[in-house]
Amino acid sequence: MSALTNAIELLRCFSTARPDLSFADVVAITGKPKSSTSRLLRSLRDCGLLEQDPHTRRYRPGLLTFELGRLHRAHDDLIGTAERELREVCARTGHTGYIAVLDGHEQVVLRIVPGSNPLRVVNPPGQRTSALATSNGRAMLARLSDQDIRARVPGTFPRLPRNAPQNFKQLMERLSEIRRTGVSEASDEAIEGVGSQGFALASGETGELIGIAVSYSVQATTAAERANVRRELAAMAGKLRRMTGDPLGQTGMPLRTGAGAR
Amino acid sequence: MSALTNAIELLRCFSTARPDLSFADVVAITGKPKSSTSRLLRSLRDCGLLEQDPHTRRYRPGLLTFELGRLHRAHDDLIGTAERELREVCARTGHTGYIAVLDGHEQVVLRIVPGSNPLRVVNPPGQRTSALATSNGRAMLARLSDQDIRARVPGTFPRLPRNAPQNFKQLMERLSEIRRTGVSEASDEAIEGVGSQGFALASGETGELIGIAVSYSVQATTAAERANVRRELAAMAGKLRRMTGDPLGQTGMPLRTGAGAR
DNA sequence: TGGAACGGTTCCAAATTATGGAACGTGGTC
DNA sequence: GACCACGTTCCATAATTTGGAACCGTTCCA
Repeated sequence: MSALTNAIELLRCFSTARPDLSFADVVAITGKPKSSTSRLLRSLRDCGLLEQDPHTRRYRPGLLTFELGRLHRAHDDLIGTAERELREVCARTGHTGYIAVLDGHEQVVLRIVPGSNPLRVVNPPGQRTSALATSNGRAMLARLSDQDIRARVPGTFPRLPRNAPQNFKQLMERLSEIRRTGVSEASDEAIEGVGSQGFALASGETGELIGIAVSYSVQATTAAERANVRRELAAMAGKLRRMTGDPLGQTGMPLRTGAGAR
Repeated sequence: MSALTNAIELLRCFSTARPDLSFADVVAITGKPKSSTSRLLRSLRDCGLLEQDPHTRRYRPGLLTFELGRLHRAHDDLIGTAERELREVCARTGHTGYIAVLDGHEQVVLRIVPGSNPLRVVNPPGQRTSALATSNGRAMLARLSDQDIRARVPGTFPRLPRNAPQNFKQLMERLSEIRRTGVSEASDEAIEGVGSQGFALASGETGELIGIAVSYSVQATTAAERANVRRELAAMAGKLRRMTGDPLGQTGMPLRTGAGAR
């Protein structure tokens, strides 16, 4: 295990749930020896990847991560293009839009487009959640090979909220339905009372995969409104697939556009 | 030189000017042996600190930097408080506001508050510039000890635009004027045609230091308007210093508030 | 006041890891 | 077909990391 690997393991202890950690926290989380952790934390601080509060002595991500984070895919056309389209849909429907990428069996929110409807934003950019319990997460997974999916999901299936798949078999059923219908939906899963619909978009050039979703309050939304969202998403998916050269846009596999689905 | 040091040196090659780099670029910039660079780039990619475009094979900051960057000072009260005040001033004056921190002799933009006046935003968050040529950069430096400043400025004084200090002596003159008057101003320095006024704010608890500036077009602004900005900044500085326990707010060193300065 | 637990750092020999020059692909291009 | 730019792999040497144990300073509690 290289020094870099250890450093990364340490950096990965930080999350939105725990944006700052003490030395003891890190030792407890990683289980590494105190001496190694002490040295490594200092190195990371000295090089700018971490900062240390001079008063509490707690560590947090440093200036360098901020700078680099601002650079991340700043130039990326796929995400920018998708975001523009998503903004229009969100403006029309009033709902909240998300763009995320896959990382293993999890996803990370890249962009959020707040809707005009009052729905508390609980997933700011940078938020990491299970991709198994979201509409756009599953939409992304549905575009991978079964063996790739198998490799991404941990041996012991993660514990997920009630309406989400509870085991690998249920997951695969949801994914094959997405593959069949082109529609991915989640309701009352990752977040209580929130539903969403999403799809995955792949760049024809780079193969890069992103997930786009529109989310809304389940109880404040009628079936007709949800059907409207489905139409909006189908139109957006079609347009974006043409624009980005998504292979799925060319193999003639359309999103179901009628209101008949359910 | 530790493995981590090398990794950081490599990460620091990326900037807003060069958000993605090829293997050869990195070798050219760092001057390191090809073999070491090749291995290190792959390690950084494998651990998520870098991404590699599958088509062009160029490297760019990875998902992990994005996640960590979102965490950076997410909880920070000093910056949040300052930003709220700055928003009000920018709303009143129509000018563009900046919050930055010092890193060596450079500064990094943390927040930007776009004004209503049309002035192209050239310094997005994450932008790194010389702190010697900006109003808030010099305001921060002015609060450090002379020996600390000496240690931060490189041996060979950096080449700066015409109106900026051209050598260490000129810099110290500008800084002592800031210390004396409490006013920091820049005009036609880092950016052609742009002027700014700024001040530094230190947290009484943590000692953390940030620089706050308001910038405007030099030719589109009258002397009266600039005097108004000075008043606004003085009021904001006073209020923030009281709120954050800035030592400078207690030692009775006020910002000049009258319109008489110049 | 003693002392035990907590939080964190330093030390040092052993072992793993990085290093970089050279050789080796792999396309493109003249 | 030779040449060049770009990039990777190899391998003995050199350097760094590693982690148990000792250590230092606070805090908490009896």
